[in-house]
Order: sequence, then C-alpha cells, then structure tokens
Amino acid sequence: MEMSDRYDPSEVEQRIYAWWQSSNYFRSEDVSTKPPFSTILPPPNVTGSLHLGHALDHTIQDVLVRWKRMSGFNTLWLPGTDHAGIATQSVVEKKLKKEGKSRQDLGRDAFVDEVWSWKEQYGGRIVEQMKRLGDSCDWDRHVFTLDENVSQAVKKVFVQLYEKGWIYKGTRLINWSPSLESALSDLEVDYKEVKGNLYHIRYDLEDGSGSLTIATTRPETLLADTAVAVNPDDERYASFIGRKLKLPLLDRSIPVIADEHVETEFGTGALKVTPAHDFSDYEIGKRHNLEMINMLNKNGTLNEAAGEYAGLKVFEARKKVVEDLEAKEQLLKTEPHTHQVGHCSRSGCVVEPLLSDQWFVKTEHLAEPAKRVVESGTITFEPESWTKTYLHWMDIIQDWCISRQLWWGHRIPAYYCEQGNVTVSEGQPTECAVCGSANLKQDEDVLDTWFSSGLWPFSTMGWPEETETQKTFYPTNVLVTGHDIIFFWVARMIMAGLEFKKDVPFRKVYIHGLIRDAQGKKMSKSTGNAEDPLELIDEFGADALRFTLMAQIASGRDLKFSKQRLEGYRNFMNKVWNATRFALGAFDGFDASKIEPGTVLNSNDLSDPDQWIIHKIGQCEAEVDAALSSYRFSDATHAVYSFVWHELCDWYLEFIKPVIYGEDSKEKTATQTVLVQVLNRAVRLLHPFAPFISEEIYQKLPIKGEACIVDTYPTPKNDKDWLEMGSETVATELDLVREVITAIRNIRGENRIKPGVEIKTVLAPKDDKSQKILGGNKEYIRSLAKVGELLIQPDVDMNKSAVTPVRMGDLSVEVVVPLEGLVDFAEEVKRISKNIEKLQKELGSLSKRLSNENFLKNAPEDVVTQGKKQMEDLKTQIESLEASKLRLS
RNA sequence: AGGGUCUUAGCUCAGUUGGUAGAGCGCCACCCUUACAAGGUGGAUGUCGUCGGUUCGACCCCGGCAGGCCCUACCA
Repeated sequence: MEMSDRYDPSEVEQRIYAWWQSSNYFRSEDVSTKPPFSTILPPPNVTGSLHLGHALDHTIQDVLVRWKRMSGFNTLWLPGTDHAGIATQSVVEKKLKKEGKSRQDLGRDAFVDEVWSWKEQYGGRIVEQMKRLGDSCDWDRHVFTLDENVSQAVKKVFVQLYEKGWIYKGTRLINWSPSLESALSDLEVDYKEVKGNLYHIRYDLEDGSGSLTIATTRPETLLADTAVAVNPDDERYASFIGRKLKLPLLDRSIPVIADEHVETEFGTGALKVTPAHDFSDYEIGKRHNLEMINMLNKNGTLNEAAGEYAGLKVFEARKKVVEDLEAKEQLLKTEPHTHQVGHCSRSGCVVEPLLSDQWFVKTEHLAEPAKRVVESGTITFEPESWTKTYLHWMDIIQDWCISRQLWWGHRIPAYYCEQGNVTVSEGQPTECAVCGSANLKQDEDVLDTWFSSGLWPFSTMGWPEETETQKTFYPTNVLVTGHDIIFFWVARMIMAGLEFKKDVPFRKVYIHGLIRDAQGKKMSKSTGNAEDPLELIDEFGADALRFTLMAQIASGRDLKFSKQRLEGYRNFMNKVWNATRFALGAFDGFDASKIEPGTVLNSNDLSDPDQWIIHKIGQCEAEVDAALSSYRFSDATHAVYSFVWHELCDWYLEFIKPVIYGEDSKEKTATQTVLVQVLNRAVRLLHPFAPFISEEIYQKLPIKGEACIVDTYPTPKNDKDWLEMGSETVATELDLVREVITAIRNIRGENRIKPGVEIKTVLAPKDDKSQKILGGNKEYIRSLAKVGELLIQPDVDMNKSAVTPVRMGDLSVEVVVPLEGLVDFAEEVKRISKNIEKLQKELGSLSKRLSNENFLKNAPEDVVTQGKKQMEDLKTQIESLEASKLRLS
C-alpha cells in the first residue's frame, strides 16, 4: 500500500464522502431499538453559499452527531434549506433587471415560476458545499421550507392562531423598507449611528401672538405633523398648551398638547408630533386622538399629503424643506447631531415608519409558556448566560408583524370578498364566511420567512400528521445556532413547539459565537475580509478546517479566525498521516487476523511504553468524553491533539523503534498488537473532528470494523479490560525515564554537543526502585538520548561532569554526563547556574510561605506537608547542582 | 441610558470547585537521525488591565476605575 509522505485531502475527501452516503451511514431510523438522538440543522438560505459561520455551526453539529452515532444512538441530523423570501426574491429580481425586466413586467405567477426555476438550478449549491465540509446529515429527509407538507403546516398554524384571535390584521405603524416595498419585523431593522443635524424650527401661533421653537432631525416630516407637544410641567410652555399653531410651509392648524413623554432637556423642549412616521409620536398620537397623516408612498417618495413636495424622495424633500424654511426665516438654528437611524437589514436602505395594514401575531400568550420552560430549566442554554438575554427579550416582546409585500413565500391563507370580509382557511374556500359570496380573492401578501422557520422542528417531521418520526425524535436533543438568531428563530420555535406540539422543540440550546477576522472585525463579503471556507478546504482540507474551528471555539465567545492555526492543524493531519505510514511499515510480517481492538495481552509481554501508551489513551478518552459531554469542544480537540502528537508520536513511536527494528519477535508482536490497537482507537477518537482522514486511515489499518463512522466511540467504559493493561504505576515509572532522557538531551543541547556525537552517561539512582526502572528501560534511554555507554550505578565520580537531578514522585536519580574532552566547561557552568537560579527562586517563595505561622495554622495539612517535602527536594537538588558547579570550576 | 461580556507570553487564546500559570503559532540555537522539514531536539518569554477588599494565601471571590466588544432601549 503506497502512501505519500504528504496527506492529500482532496484525493481522499470526496471519495470517502460518496462512500459514506452510498452506504447509508447517515441514515436514521423512525423505529429503532437504539436510543434516539436528534438535532435539526438551522436551514441555510437557498441563495446562500457556505461561509465560515456555517462551517462553524455545522462542524459543531456534525461533531455531536458523529459522536452520538458512534456512541450507539439512532442519530438524526435533519437538514433543510430556507426559501428566504426577501433574499431569494432580490436575487431573481437582480437577474431580471440585467435582462431589462422587472417582476411587475412578468406578473406574479410568472415571476414565482422564475424563482422556482432559479431555485431548481442553484438552490442545491449550498447543500453540495455542506457535503464538502463533511456534514453527515440524513439527506433523505431534506426539507425545503416551501415543500408541500411544510406549507400545509404553515397554513394550519395560521388558521389555528387566527381562530384563537392570536393572529389579527390591523392598521399600525410598522417598519417599512422603501426599497423592498415591504413591511419588516422589528428584528429586521438594524440601528446604525448616523451623523445628521438637529434643526430648530419656529412654529408661529395662529393668532400671531408669538411662536414656539421645536427641534427635529427630520424636518421633512413636519408636513405630516398634527401637533406640537410639550411637557406638562414645563413652565416655559405652560401658556401654549391648548393653543393653535400654524404649521410652517403648509399653514395647517395644529394644536399644542401636553405629554409626559416630552423631555424638557432635549432640544427646545418642544416636540413636533408626526404620528404616522415616528414610533413614539405614534404613541402620543394615540393618547391624544390626533389625526394621523401619511405623507409617504410605498416607494418612499412623498405623496399628495405633502402638497408641493409630492413626488420627492425623503432626502430631497428634507433638503427642500430646509431651504424653504430658511427662506421664510423659520429655520433658526442647525446643529450637528448624531443619532441612531433604522436600516433595513436586507437592503440596507433607511427604514421608514409607516402606517399600514398588516398581519400580526399577538405574542403575549405565546411568550408566557415560552418563558416558563426556560425559567424552569426544561430548556437550558449553553452558555448559561444567554438565559437572561432570552428572558429579557420575552419580557419586552412586541406583537410580530408577519406579512410581507413580496411574491416569494407562503402566501397568507386569507381571502376577501368584494365587501372586504375576511375568510381564513387552510384550503381554497368556495364562499365568503361572512356573506357567502363566491367571488373571493386571496391576500396578496406572503408570510415572514421566520414564520415557517419557527415551525421547523415539527414541520420537518411531518406535522400535522402524527408520524413515527415525531414520536421518535421530537423533542430534539439540542439546537446549535449563533446568538444572532435567538429571537428571530429560537424563541419562535419554542413558542410554536409549546403551542402546537405541547412540548418544547429541544432540551438544550447551544449558542456559539460569531466568526470574526484576525483583527476581530465581523467577516462579511462587503468588507472583503471573509475567508471562503471552500477555498480553505481546497488548500488545507476539510478536516484541518473543522479541527481549527473546534479548537478555536470557546464557550459562546466570538472567535477570531486564524489562518496560522489552520496551517498548524493541517500539519497535525499530516502528522497523523505519517504516524500511520510508520505504523504500516512496522506491521510488516505481522499477522493481525486474530487481533480485535479489545484483545487483551498477557501483561508480562507488554513493555513499559506499551503500558504507558495504553494508560495515556485511556486518560485522553476520559478527557474527550468529559469535554464533549459538556460542549467543551476546544478541550476535546486539545486532548486528542496532544495525545496523538506529544504522546503517541513524540514518545511511543520513538520508544518502540528499537523493538520494531529489533530481533525479539515476542516483544515485537506484543508491541505491534498494542500499536495497531492504539492507532485504531486513536482514529476513532479523532473521527468526529476529522472524519475524512480518520476514516481513510481506519480503512488502511490491519484491524478494523466496517467503517470508522459507525464503529464504537472509545471511552474509558469500552474495552475496559484492554484499557486496564495500561498501568498508572508503570506510566509514572516511564515518566521518570522520559525525564531522564529529556535531562540528557538538555545537557547535550545546552552544551552544544553535536547530535552525531555519542556520549557516555552515568545514571545514579537514589533508591532501588529507580535503579530497577532505569535498568529495565536502558535501551530506550540509549536510543532516544543518543547515549553510547550507559552506566547505572548509585555511586559516581561527578568530576568534570554535567549533572541534573531528576525526580518523579518518590523516584530520584542523578543524571551525570562526563564532559571531559567534549566541551568547554563554561557553557555547563552557565547551564547549572541557570538551573540553580530557577530552583532558588522557587525555594525562596516556598520557604517564605512555610515560615508564615498563619499559613501553617490555617492551611490544610496536606498542603503544608506537600510544601515541606517540596522544599526538602529543592534543597537537595540545589546542593547537588552547587557541588557539581564547584567541581567544574 | 440599562444590561452583558472581556482585558493572562510578541499574536490567538486555555486556565472546571482559591495553593504564584499553560497550549498553538511566532521567536532563538542545533539538526535533512531510515513516518513526517507541513519534521526533530533543546531554549527564552508573563508584577495574569488598574486600585482596593475578603483570605494564611487571589489569575480565580467581592467592590471601584480604565479600555475593548456585544445586546437592548432610546431624546424628537
């Protein structure tokens, strides 16, 4: 079997993925004896292409799903895509525009057909990209938010809520996007700081007896003013209350009213009231029964209510109004003013508050139980801190504007007769519910995309039919998503789940951070700092990308994506690959046919390194298990990384080389057996994070099951007997050997002894046990530290030698390397002095602590005894170093 | 304005019940040693933002301050 010395992911990944899929390994069963584990994929927009945010979100889910699948669960990861009303409609409109057409030219039906054909052609792109990342979704269950059964669910929910009175139609002030010509929900508005002006405008009293000055950032809206408000306690304006003002430019008569809402401190303390174009003015208007004048057309231009300003765009009107006021000397002052302005999160245009007829979901009764399930802990957030944010939002939740003036989406199932009576129905009604008229027209509007998304956990499982899928997999175990859509989506799923399934949609919400660039800025296409995950996969491999994301993610925190780290983990994949190359070479002539992953060997046949590595992989498994169980992904990857690289590769593979290349066949067979078992286990451990390379290697090993992806996930509970071959005692003993080797290497390095030079070393053990351990591992020390003559004897002549004391628990040994003729002693004196200094510093703070009576009195006994013992050790070590330093000078 | 969160090695970040700190990358030196130069061995590096409190002892707990980020709500 030929293996290149560089791991080439591009060759491996697509082949492996196709094989997994054709083998149906991603499939979940509606009926199974296995315990269920389910999660639903937050459906990406069909227009989307995979960005790093998806990559992070999906990798977390895939890690959980693969881990659970390997842990024996009937695992469902339910994929889907979202029709994304505005986004998709915009894409197709742009395409039409290039052809010189508009959606209006085509008409509704033809346009919707056009969108569908666009969706058929390009809508699968993101799914293909998800496969590149390795997402192990149950693709047979893929759902699109406009699929027939989802539409059925949407209609049923709409009708039920309508019948309960929880969906209503009303004329209210809503956020309007002039460029989309559609209503938006509160959540779809982003507030951005904008530098503008505060204009001070004089409003004259009708009777000519005086004037009042207001301050506004939007002078053009005065055209729709219907009052000026002052604070009732503001003495400056007390005499104005109840009198009439002449509205500048239009000369309409408007009253001065008193309202608590007005801040006396801001501006002039007098507020122009435009109830139809400002949210707080709207409230004032309602309180005082003011006329509401709408001065805007749907496209954001001014209408006939604006008189001669009709037809202008808002910003043009503002300019002209200011000029005209100036000409009439009614503009008294213009001062720079920075304030927050709402922008459409989709188109970026400035949002206009607009009075219009829309459909709303009344949220108070839905929010109440949705709050309770989080308060009671039925649903928990990870990290927990999001609980507070969620509850706060549920406290201040407003009714949800769900109608959108678009053509692409779930059309509102409401029908009107000529008289304007409303019939709401799941199917096409034949007659008006009020007047019986057969002439019915369906509402032109569609529903907010999030309306259908909110039903996702059960609409994807066949609801409203009672399906086996729901019985088995609802509620889902966990929902993984970013904090940007907690309110858009998570909250609404909880409300809908409780209302329609009478149960929570998931038990756990894992909230991850957002991806930022190396400078900490939000990644976005427009700023050009977005890394394309597909390019990263091409260059570094999907495994490396996944591993990087998992290593970088820290509990709920945003993460700064680091390409350097990606490179590092690409190197790690290569390391794993090459370790396998070595191992496969080491299996030459090895008969693995009778070996199982859990086959236990006679412990007499095992070398210390064999027992050590088994012990270490057991520890690693425990760490990974604990980390994954509590969603600490970076800890899990770190445990695997450090085991594979620093324990398996750095030490174990080096330890066994003399055995593998040696002649002792019994010893060799034992080591080969352990090696193949450890590697098999290690790639299974690695699999959720790096599925491709682990599967590829798994298949190359002489012992294996059908596929890594469906093999058992190693934990300390699996193959207990096998893990027990790894003894902690032996592990500690071998740690002494490793320390000795490091000490010799350090002496070599610091004294600049060339790697080619074989040195003589004397090990002076301080006790019988150390003597025995070192004796037993003599060959390892010789080969790993490049020692020629190695003596182990309690008494040694330390004259003109480098000396390093080594301790490991109760074990103690002095490493002595005679330097005569090898090097200049000056370097060694320097080295020893450095060590002494270090130890003395430690001793200093330790003895200070131990001489504190209060410490001795109050600290726990074991801390004190440990400190005392440590101090003795330090003293001994320093003494021996001082002695050898003396002998050199 | 209110709330949240963060400030640890040059960079990015770990640090799970308080016992003076770790990783990766980067850096320095030496090495193409028969798995891997995307590698090996060794090495250097931190008054843990600041001030104060609790404690025998604080990166960790409490409070003030400074700075960064995020969210919510806004004064027109």
